[in-house]
Amino acid sequence: MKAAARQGVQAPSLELADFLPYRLSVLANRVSRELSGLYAERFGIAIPEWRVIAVLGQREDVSADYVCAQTDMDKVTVSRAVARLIVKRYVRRRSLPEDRRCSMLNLTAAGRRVYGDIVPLARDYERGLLDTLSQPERTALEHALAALEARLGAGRAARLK
Amino acid sequence: MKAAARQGVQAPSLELADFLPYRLSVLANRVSRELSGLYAERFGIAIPEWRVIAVLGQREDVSADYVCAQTDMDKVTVSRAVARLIVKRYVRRRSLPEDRRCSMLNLTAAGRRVYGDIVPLARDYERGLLDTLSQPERTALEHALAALEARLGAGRAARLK
DNA sequence: TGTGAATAGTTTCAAATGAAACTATACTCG
DNA sequence: CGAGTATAGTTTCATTTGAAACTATTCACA
Repeated sequence: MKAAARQGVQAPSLELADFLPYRLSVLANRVSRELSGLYAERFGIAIPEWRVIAVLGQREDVSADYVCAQTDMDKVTVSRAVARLIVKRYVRRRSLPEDRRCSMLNLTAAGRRVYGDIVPLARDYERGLLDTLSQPERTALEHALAALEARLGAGRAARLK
Repeated sequence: MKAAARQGVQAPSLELADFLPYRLSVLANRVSRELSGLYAERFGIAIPEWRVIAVLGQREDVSADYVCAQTDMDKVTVSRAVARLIVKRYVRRRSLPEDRRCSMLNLTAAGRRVYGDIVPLARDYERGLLDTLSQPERTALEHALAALEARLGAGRAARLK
């Protein structure tokens, strides 16, 4: 407030190309599109579906809710992605006898195969991105992302253990 | 390739929370949502509309096409955002006599007022984000973003001058 | 125990999206 | 010139999205 007053009213102006929220958005969208291009048609899997698979590939017997927390997708999106994956026989659902509101989700053998196929593609793609950065740049990016995630309540800290 | 072979086949596994494309996506979505929360209801402006206003605030007499290039939105999105802004009387369109396919877009006085109101909010929000970073971290983030933008053909370089 | 709040997940519905087709205009060069 | 191509922008249509309402179940505690 004081600082703003001291330096006077500045002409309101904003260079979009330098504006962090905007840059993040453009970058993230391009990355997502490029990445999904690697698996979407080949495996008939959309982004939310891939995310569900990614979670189920890491851990067995998880709830839809856990998937939400891990992926930052809302529960409607997850519900629908899971439904599609069940139709495609990549995911199986068992409902939990001791709490019949929850279900336990798991990859089927076919789902696990898809996971196994996509993971290397995803890793390679990520490596390609990171290869454009020097090692100190990578570390710096890592720090900056972590700080922003913390500030936003995103990232691992905010999610269930 | 050789490196991969040398280190052998690794168990396919991917920690989503460490995966750059995913982190970028979550971060960018949160940032966009937070930011739009600052102006959306207050000014009745959605994200694409704000982006159009941001471009028109920087430069006068631009085409819809220029807005596309600047914002990385597709032309359908821009066309619709412009149409809504015209209804709201924030933007005026003149079609260019020497090329009647193009039109020149400009903010109205009301539009300029909205721009003037939102820019400080946006700046403050960005400052709040950047304040979570040390100065070297900021610089590093800047470099890393620029490198990734270059790699993806995003960013200023890829856009019209 | 029963009643109200919480939780897991689904459905509904209206709005946003984007690919593809379309309209209108301008350019190219045989 | 005039046929074909390119460009600016809009419309159509099928899909995706997410907020809000809903269903079903469990929990809290009077």
